[in-house]
Amino acid sequence: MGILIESLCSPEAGTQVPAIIRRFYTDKSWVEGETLRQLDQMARLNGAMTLAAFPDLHPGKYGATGVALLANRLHPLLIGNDIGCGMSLFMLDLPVRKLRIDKAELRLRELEMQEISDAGAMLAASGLPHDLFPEGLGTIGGGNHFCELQAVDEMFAGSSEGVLDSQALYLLVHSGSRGLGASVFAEFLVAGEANNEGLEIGSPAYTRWKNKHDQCVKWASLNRRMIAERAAKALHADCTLIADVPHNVVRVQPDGIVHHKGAAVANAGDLVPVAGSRASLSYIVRARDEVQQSLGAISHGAGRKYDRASMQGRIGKLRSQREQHLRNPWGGRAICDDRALMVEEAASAYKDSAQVVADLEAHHLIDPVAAMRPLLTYKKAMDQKTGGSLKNDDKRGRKGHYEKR
DNA sequence: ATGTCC
Repeated sequence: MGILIESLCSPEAGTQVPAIIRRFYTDKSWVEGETLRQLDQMARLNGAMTLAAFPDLHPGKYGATGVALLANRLHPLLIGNDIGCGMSLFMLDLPVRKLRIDKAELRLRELEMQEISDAGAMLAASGLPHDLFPEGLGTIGGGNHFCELQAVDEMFAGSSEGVLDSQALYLLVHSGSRGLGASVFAEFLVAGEANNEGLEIGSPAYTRWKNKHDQCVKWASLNRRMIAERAAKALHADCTLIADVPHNVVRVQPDGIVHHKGAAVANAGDLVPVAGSRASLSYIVRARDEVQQSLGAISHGAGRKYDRASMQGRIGKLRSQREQHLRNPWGGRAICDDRALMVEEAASAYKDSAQVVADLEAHHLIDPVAAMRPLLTYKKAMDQKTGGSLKNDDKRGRKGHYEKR
């Protein structure tokens, strides 16, 4: 099977037996030493029982990312600030052959300026308070977040015919709960309720965090839909949801709490997007029954190879060199007016998404359904004159709106 | 990751 199960029990680790680590990657996926050290530390967290590590594994601020952890305590620190972050895939009622890339690029630039009809009603329809950070809806954010226009590059044999239309355009949206999740995390950090101890299941702090988490998950899912609707509107099209998969959440299970730390939630039979980078293919995969071995999780993307800071030295300083990073091998382009962000998010900062998918397949967790090529990747648009962000979000009276919830 | 630290 190739699944290496390693049970560590060092005498200095205290009374608790470290969690069993199940590794779902091969030696073809590069994992650096610092990440393995973090993984080992996570296995020694309070109440940690089982850990699943995936091929996109890379270091994070509060432990390795690309991991699912089953524990009998709740660890808000592992989920961090972007509670509910995930990937959603939408199909557009627009065929690839009708795409005019120049026109589409100009239109997609206006993505975050598109009107949102009634944010309050959308929130209420999602079972959320109508005034829960409505002005943040439809915003992508920074870091690895994006909204990407894609086309089917390849459909894999025997894979679920009729699920995807090979002639259609798609939107893959990667975003989360923005300032909402950040405010929840900050609140628990300040109160000393997010630390290495973790929270006891059923305790008051556990219940408070879990309720806010559930709101963030709903809000983030709605946000991805609003981003897709803004993009569709900019492109004069309509969109239909195909898959909505969070990778920064907890799931309460009979045997404990599964923490998805940058690991996509994958129930058997689910379609799951595995994102590439600006210049590599993304994949749509179908989770197999065997995902129960990996705690109902798989990779959510390629995963970083180089950290953000070190990327600044790896990309050429010339304008022509920089502009190469806004192009991809399929004639696609990236919209990213923020130079530092463009460098940090260059394709070369990421692992090979094809290898990530190959590793997941080698461990029988998934069947590949389709490879998707990137045509337009919206990251950030700025006003050419003022250098300001091109956002249509109302910032009036923003303070305290969602902080006390 | 962060209506991004003033």
